[in-house]
Amino acid sequence: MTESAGAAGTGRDAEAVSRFVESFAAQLVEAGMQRMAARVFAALLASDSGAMTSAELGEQLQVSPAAVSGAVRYLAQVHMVSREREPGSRRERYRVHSDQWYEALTNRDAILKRWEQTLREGVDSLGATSPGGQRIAETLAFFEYLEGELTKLMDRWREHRDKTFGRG
Amino acid sequence: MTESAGAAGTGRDAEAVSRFVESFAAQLVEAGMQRMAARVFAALLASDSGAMTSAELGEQLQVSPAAVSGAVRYLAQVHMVSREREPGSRRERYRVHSDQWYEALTNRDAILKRWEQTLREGVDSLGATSPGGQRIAETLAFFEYLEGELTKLMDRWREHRDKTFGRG
DNA sequence: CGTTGTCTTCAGAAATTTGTGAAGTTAAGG
DNA sequence: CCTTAACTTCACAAATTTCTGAAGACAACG
Repeated sequence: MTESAGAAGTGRDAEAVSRFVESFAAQLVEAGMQRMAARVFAALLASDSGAMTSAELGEQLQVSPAAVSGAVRYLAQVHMVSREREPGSRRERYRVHSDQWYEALTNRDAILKRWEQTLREGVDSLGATSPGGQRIAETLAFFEYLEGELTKLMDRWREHRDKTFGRG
Repeated sequence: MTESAGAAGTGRDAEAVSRFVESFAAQLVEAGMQRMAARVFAALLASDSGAMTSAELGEQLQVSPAAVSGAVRYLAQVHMVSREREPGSRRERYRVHSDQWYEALTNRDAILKRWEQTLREGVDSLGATSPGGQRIAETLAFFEYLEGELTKLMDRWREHRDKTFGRG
């Protein structure tokens, strides 16, 4: 864990940070996230304070302000970062929360709801007694079950986390 | 639920089926799945027997055999369909199982494992005591917790499903 | 062992997505 | 108010993804 050239005095090994950011982002991309959004999110996750300005992000990731803007808009929409206006400044900071994954999963819940609606319509229009309708109904039942269980699971996680990491 | 022209005698409203297939596929695409894979999967889900041949899929979705081939290869890789050789024929059938989502989630588990590995490396190289390292460690803890809970959740689902739908 | 039906692979065309530079908008600070 | 820093929007270029037609491979059937 020695510091690479260029990171002198920062207390952080910029190269190690970048390596982590790029590998984790790549995996998020593989899972379906937009590339730039994934890179921004990973950079925030690895940052000291959990928050960075547009300029900082642009410099670390070597991209234009426009790219940062687009990525941040997406991440805010899916509740994976929040925006903060620095009081007495025209800069904005983008932040990951410690209960970030709680937020993200909660949002996932809304998506599940839309899926369920589509599945319900499918059951209706194919007929609940047709073989296809039955298969879709079982899928629907699974999602409904999952939705309820995920809520409980997240509650348990928060409790578990507080015990493990202290109120954070 | 009247039959549209062209579906006469099939006992299925082709237009209604297609409408469901395309809406559900669109939502899967939104969630990150490849378009053609999503359409094939939705078509199988809505089919009578839960299985279709390449030719049937090509005709219903109006795409080439090559496109079906690519989609099916992907779906098989992520365990969302299985392939069956029809005995005494050179045709293959592609099938969705009733415990399809169990399979899919189990596969998701493998992805989680890879994420965890990357996060562990991140904690190591940033240092477990650095602020960024701590944040990543908390993310790692969440995924580890999630992994264990998902396993239990899926077991409970199977039990719940058997009670609700009878042994499937 | 040749014929034929079925699936796969591959090169390339088409469509989509992604990121940039430049112009536009907003609000802080003088 | 005027200036200016910071973010956003937009049109376009580049890269990537997706699908097709054609050729190839494989296995069933005669």
